[in-house]
Amino acid sequence: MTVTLADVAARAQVSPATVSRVLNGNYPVAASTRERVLKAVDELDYVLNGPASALAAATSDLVGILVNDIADPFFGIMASAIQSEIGGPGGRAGGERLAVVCNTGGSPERELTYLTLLQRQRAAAVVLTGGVVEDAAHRAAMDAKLRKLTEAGTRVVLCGRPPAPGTGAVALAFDNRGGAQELTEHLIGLGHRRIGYVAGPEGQMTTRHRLEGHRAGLAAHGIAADPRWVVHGRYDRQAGYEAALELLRRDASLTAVVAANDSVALGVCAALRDSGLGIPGDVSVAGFDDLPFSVDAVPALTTVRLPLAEAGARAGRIAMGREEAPPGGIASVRGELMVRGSSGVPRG
Amino acid sequence: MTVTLADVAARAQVSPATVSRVLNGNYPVAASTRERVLKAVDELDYVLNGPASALAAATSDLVGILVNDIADPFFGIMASAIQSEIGGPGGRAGGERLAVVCNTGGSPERELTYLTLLQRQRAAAVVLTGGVVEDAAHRAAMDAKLRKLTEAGTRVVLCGRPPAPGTGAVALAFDNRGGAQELTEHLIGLGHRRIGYVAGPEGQMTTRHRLEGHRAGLAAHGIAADPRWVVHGRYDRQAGYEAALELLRRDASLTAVVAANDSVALGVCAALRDSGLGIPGDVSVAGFDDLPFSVDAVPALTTVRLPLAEAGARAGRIAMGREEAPPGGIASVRGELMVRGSSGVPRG
DNA sequence: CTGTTAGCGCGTTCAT
DNA sequence: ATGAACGCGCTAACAG
Repeated sequence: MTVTLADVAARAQVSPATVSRVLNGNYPVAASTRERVLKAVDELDYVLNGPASALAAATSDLVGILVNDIADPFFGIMASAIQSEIGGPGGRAGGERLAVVCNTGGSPERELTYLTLLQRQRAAAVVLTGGVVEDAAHRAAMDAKLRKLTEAGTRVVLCGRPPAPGTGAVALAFDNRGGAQELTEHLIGLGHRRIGYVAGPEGQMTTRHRLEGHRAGLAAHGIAADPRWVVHGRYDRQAGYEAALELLRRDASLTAVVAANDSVALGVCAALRDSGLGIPGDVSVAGFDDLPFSVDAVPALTTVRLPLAEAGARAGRIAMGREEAPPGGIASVRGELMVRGSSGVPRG
Repeated sequence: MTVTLADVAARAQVSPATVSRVLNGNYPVAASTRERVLKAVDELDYVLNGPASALAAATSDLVGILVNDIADPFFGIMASAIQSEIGGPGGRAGGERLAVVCNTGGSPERELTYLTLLQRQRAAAVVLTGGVVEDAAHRAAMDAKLRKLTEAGTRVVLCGRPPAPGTGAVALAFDNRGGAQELTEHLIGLGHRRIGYVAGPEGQMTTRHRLEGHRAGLAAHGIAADPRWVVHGRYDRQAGYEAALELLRRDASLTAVVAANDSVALGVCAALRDSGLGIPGDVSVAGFDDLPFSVDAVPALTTVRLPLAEAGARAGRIAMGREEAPPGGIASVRGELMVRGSSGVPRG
């Protein structure tokens, strides 16, 4: 039915072994026979059987990329960058590697499931992005799985994700805390003293780090953190909208609102507008991440730019073994404060 | 080294075949032995070897999803929906299917490469999204590849992509032409007569269909299409910005600008604002797709909503054989006109 | 319901 | 530089 390596061998008048060698290009083969084989491959329209190849070689050309939400540009940009370093020549048989993006939906269970699936496929490497849930059981399970993967020879890279010590995984972690602190200090520098904060979901490390950075910023300037000024919600626009209304209800004297990320910030802006408040005239707003749409918001959003594409590309290269891992297997990736129109001096 | 099915069989005191049956759950197995096997699997921490399984069964649990640009929410939303129907129980061994998203970057060559890779892996199904290049050679090559895939038993679904007759692929095509016409007629209904159009890249079918719809709208109301009113560019914000400036330069009397998609429309809005023009006071603007950010633009964007998530989910189900293909293997998916703040009556 | 027997298609020793 | 033979780990008949 389907044409196999043996068919090609027969057509090229060589042994199957020789065809294999030509295809993998690892062994010396006479130029003349190589051409004959390639010609036969072409004529027969032969395509290598991946599973058989992977079975015999005990490894595959698959590289997994795990993301929380593929519909979110935050992850899309990273995935795209990772993948751009993984695709292209360099795979085993026939050249290309297959970068596969897996959408976990932020569920720890699905994350584990995907890792198992990748493990099954004998993936060459796995890059995990996104935050991590602060649940001891899940972390332990994840770490065990990661360790098993690295032990089996799969390269594991954490991109924009906290390190997993003892697993053999390389980590490129975002400095969420530092970025958040810098952002809050920027607002304080403008004169703000009553600053609301729309945090992400509780129980996530990213949420906690950004909030901690915010509080550190306040503390550094001797501002007492009023618990009423913090609201938790999802990392999306809708949550930001609702949270902003709630903040206003709790304390209408706030002069600035910091959001956990840019999408949330957009929701905050919408809520403020709908409440008849000007930005930044009445209330300043700031986000985090600097996604492409943030510069297009009206007014443009003050935020912390995370080098998503750069970090992704680096993670991809490390996963491919084309770049050395950072010392200790851990690197911190800093964000950059982007001051734009949505932040200004406080009213009054 | 690694634990195999045989190890599990030995531990559970059954034959390898029985273990396989338990894992695949396709054959009747006594409850008691099933439990014994499951226990052994757990104790040994066994993970199925995907390649070996795929080799023996001549098919794998891989499902490929091809997208033009994973960083673009347009594709992210579709991919997410497709994947949500593919993941979950229902795969062969052990339950889950592995949905893999492949980023083609809009390059026909990469598209073909990925299809070959997927073919190698004996993918169970492939869903292709995005537009198609109007190049005869590439289309022929694509069609040949698609035919080979379907002939090999891989289910192929085109989601938001024109049909590929004779390939056996099921197509869910967006009605770009109809949506574009409706949008333009909406503007005409408001009183606009001088309407600029920022088209996508030439040589793409999506670009052509949307432009044709726009022209059909003009024609339906007896408006002569001035060639100066159309500018081509990429499907991104930057291109929209530049194109809007160019349109204004060519004819400052335009009262409305229709963009090829929402990202382009955002660029158009930015250019108009930077030129001191009000929206819709001076110039009305409209987009296409209705991506999540469009409702957040200021003013909110009038556009044509494409049911990305719905179409993706349906494509996913068809790919899984959980929903019947439409009659003739082709369905047209209509968009819905969303009238919002960016379109109004013409000035003067 | 379960065990036995053959391959699936390829990579990789060993020879030559 | 090339060929022959074996086995990777699993599934799918076929028995019983």
